[in-house]
Amino acid sequence: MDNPMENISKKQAIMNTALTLFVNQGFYATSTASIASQAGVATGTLFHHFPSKEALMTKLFLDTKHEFADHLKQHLSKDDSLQTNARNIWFAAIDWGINNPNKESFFQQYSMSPTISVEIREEAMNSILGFISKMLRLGKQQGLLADYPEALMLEICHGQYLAASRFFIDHPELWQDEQHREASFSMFWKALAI
Amino acid sequence: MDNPMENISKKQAIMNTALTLFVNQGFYATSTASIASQAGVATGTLFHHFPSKEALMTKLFLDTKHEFADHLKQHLSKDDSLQTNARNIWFAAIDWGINNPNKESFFQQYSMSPTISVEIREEAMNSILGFISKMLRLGKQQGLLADYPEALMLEICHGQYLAASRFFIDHPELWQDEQHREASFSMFWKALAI
DNA sequence: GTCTATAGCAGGATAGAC
DNA sequence: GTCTATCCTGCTATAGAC
Repeated sequence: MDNPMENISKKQAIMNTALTLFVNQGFYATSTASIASQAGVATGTLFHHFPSKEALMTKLFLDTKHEFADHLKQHLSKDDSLQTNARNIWFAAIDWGINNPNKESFFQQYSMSPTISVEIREEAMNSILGFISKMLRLGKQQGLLADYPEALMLEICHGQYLAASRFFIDHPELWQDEQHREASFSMFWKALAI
Repeated sequence: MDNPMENISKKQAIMNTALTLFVNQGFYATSTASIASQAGVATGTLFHHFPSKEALMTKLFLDTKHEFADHLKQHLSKDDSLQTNARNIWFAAIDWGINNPNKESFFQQYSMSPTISVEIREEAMNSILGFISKMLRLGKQQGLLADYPEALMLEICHGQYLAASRFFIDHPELWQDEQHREASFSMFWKALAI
C-alpha cells in the first residue's frame, strides 16, 4: 500500500498505548498482547514495528527524553539574564510535566530502574543535561551561583525537578497558585545561588 | 525442631537475597526460583514464609523503610538547635545510604513504582515523614525556615535526599570529601531557609 | 520447616496467509 | 504491513513426603 499515514498511525498507536500501560502497570506486568489489543492492532503488527518488547521500551524512553529536552531549549534566550533563563526553563519543564503527565510519570519510574539499561539512561541524560551544565558554569563565572562541585549540583537540579513535578502532577490545581509556583522556583534557585 | 535461629536465618536469607536481586534485575525479572536457589533454600520454603512473591516485596519495603526511619530518629536531640538537628539527620540519612547501598537503591527504584501499591507506599511515607513535618513547622515558628507550603517542602526534602544519596552512592569516595559533604547539606538547607 | 516434583498457565515471539 | 494461529519457554504456586 502507499498510504504512509496508515503505518505511522499504527506504530504511533502502539507507542502511545505502551507508554500508558507501562506507566500504570509497569513494564513486566504489561503483556505485548494487551498493548496490541488496546492499540487496536494485532500482536504480529507490534513485532513487525519493534524487534522486541525491550526495543519498544528503549525507543519510547529516548523519544520522550528528546521531546522534553527540545521543549526546554525553546525557552532559552540569549538576551535574558541567567536567572531569567533558569526561571523560564524551570517553569517550562514543570509545564511540560503537567501537560504530559504520562510521560512525566514515565521518567519518574524508569529514570533509575534497571528495566532500562545504564547505557540508554546515560545517553538520555547527556542529551538533556548538556546545556544545563553550561548554564551552571556560566552562573559560577558570573558570581551568581555557589561554587559547589558541578556533578553534585546537576544531580540536585535533577532531583528538585523530579520532586517538584511529582508534586504538581499529584496536585495540578496548585500549579495555578502563584504562591506554590514561586515557592518551587525559589527553593530551586536558593539551593544553587551564592 | 526447636531451633528458632534456623527459621529466622532461612527467612532472612530469602529476604536478603530477594532485595539484592530486585535491585539488580527488577522485581518481575527476578523469579522466585532464583531467589530460593541463591538463598540456598527450596522454592517451597519461600512460599512457606511468604504467601506470595508480592507479599515478600511488601514486607521488604516496609521493613526497610522502618529501619531507615529508626536510624534517623536516633540522631535527633532535644538539646540541639533546629539547624544542628537538620544537619545531623541529613548526614545520618546519607550515611545510612552509603552503608546500605542495596537498600538505598531499593528506595530509589521502588518508592514511585507501581510495583508497590499506593497504600503501601503511603504507609511507608507517613512512618518516616511524620517527624520531618514536625521539624518543618517548628522551623517556621522559629523564623528560621521560609513559609512555603508544607507539602511542597516535604516533597523537595525527599527529592533532595534521593538525589544526594544517589550521587554519593555512585561516588562513595566523595562522601569523604569535606567540600562535597558540606555542599550537599548547604544546598539542602539554603533551599528551605528564610 | 524444609524439601522435591510438578501442575497449570501466561506471555514473548514466530509462521505464514492475505 | 497487517492479520490469525500457535509454539514453547519459563514462571508462580501447590502437593505431599520427610
